[in-house]
Amino acid sequence: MPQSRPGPNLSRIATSLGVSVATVSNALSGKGRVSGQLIEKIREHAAELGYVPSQAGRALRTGRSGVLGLVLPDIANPLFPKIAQAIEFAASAAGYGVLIADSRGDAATQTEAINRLVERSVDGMIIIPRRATRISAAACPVAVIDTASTPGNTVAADHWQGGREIADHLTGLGHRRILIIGNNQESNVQNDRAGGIRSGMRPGMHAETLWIDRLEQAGGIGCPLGLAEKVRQGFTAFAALSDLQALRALTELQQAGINIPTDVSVTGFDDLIWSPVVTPSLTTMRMDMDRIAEIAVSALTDAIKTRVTREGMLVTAETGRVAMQLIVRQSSGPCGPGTKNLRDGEHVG
Amino acid sequence: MPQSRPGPNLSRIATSLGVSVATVSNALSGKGRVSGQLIEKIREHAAELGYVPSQAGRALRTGRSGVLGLVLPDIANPLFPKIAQAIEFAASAAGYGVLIADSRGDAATQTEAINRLVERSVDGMIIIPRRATRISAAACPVAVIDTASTPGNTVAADHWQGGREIADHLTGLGHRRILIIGNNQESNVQNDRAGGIRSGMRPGMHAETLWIDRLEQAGGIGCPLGLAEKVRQGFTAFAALSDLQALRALTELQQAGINIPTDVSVTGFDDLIWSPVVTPSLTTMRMDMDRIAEIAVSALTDAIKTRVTREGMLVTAETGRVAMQLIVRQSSGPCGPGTKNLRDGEHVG
DNA sequence: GCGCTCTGATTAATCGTTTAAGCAAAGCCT
DNA sequence: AGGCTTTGCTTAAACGATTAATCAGAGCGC
Repeated sequence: MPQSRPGPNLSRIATSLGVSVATVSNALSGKGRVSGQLIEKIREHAAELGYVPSQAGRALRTGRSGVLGLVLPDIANPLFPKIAQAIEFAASAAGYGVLIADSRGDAATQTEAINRLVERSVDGMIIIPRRATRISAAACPVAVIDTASTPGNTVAADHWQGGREIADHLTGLGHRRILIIGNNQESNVQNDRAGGIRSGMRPGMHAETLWIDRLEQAGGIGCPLGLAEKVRQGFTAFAALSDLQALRALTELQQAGINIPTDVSVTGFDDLIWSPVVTPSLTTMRMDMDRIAEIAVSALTDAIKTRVTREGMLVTAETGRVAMQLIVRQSSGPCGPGTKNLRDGEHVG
Repeated sequence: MPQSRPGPNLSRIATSLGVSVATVSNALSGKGRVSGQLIEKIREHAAELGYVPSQAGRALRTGRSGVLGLVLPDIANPLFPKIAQAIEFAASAAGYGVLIADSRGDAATQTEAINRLVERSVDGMIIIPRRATRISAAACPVAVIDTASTPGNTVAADHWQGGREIADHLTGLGHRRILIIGNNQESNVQNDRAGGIRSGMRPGMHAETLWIDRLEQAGGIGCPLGLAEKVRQGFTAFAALSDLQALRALTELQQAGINIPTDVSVTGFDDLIWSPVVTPSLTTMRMDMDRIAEIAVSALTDAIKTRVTREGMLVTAETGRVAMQLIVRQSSGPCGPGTKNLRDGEHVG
């Protein structure tokens, strides 16, 4: 027994008005040749019957499902709410639904997750890769959101520029010795952010990078970063490559009795949910996720419309980098005398 | 021009083996009457051709899309990554895809988001409501994940028990004056958690609740909570109803020079991503989101299979509450002499 | 008047799958 | 041997939309 959906379909509208289904279809889509008044009448009738087209029927005929896949190999990413929200909004504005797929952090199951999406015949995919995983060619157009230096990247925040602005902000406050705190050296995003920060160093300044995952391989997850020692070595600013690491630095420094921002400054990236409400609130770089999502989705829908896309084509966008915005809050301040009593004195920068 | 999908379909397999499509369909689904050896042969051939069934064709015929909708009116919820991951995992194990819908926090557009899902003919929906929004009947089975006291709730963590365990933990450590920190008084979840904590109070103990959103209506977003004053009033434990509020309390107390856990204890809920890595790491209650998702999805798929579900039926599960687990970390400790020097002395519990 | 175009509709095929119904052959019982 | 069930497969009809092809009629120029 073929289950018929509750709502009305094209043929019900057609028989009800005494016309053919083709005419109804044409009237609603505005494609064929239908007289103006008949179009009017059909649309009116369809509206009052509460007609909603069956995506299944349409998909079967056109070969398009009207659904985009969102692949997040690192779904535990705290940015996920913002990403998902932005993509869903942009996609639904373009008439698409969003199907999520997750590989639970395991890189091996990433292809499996992609396959699940292909089986559901998504029209395109947006992939936010973890680390530098090569995206194997899939059976549909693919947009990649990572960072400009990732090969095949479609659109992303300008992480390099973001790093540069953080550096300019800190140097403008008088800081000369900056500790960059990252999580993982293999992350293209974190590398670009760190590169941007280093590009802002002026002569006589010093930047050093601390990679947390290396530390944790020895000390275990959640181990101390030894930041108090770094303060004693003369570092006055701690530029984390993500707000998660900034938060970690902030609490560790506070626990060691170091005051922020009077003693040292702490900055982050991404403007995550806790950043405005911790004490002191975090100075950070915000990415315009809405705009990035919009660009990615429109690049994807363009590729879907013009069917020139060969299988597994990575789509490109005219705008590949979206500027990040500096959000100055309480955790960064002038490099003043407050730090003096904590320093050994030999590093004066 | 009807676009044919790249892969093979049933009829290609059928002609290639000289049988009918019906037989192929039956062989693959194991439904009709097909001889054992022919089943073997067909499945083998299908596998080597890399056959994947068209969801569109199947959906059209069966009236089922094989997709569940996930509605999160409060998508900014920091729990979202865990929720989405758990639901996606449970759904894909049951052979379903997950379509997300978001109402951007706006309660008015919640119905619109639900409608988008209905248009894409999802077979069922999982709704995680914000506040106490009544779920209006939709055109498919609906599972609600909130808390036991929400009418129509399908399955949820046992927030009351979680609160009770936090209370027992803190009283066991000798705390007698506990400040409960919540965000919003209208949240069923937060109310249940607070209720659980209060239920654990023994004679002579005192619990008070601080609602942040009320404070912020006057003081603005991110305003101080005045916790140092509370410490002076004799509170030795701060039990936040979410790790986000716990983090806020933790940093504010640290900034005021109050040491955790030697001076006061701080606990949270949900075991969010930062909880293990801040200093001191957060004692918190973890919910078994995987199990909750599994129960919700199986309740939903059961309702879908047995089509007795009238439109808009809220499904129920045999197990409505899933126990929470106490995670003891560094932010809670004995109510000892460390607090003495900060207290006025009149409240000794 | 004849042929031409243009308009406004219909007819029918098609996408890929599921499934009820039909049918031939074989096996079994009395 | 005749009637019965069982087995193993095929036929065909859907599901709901899109769209190429067709067709009837009107308008019009020469």
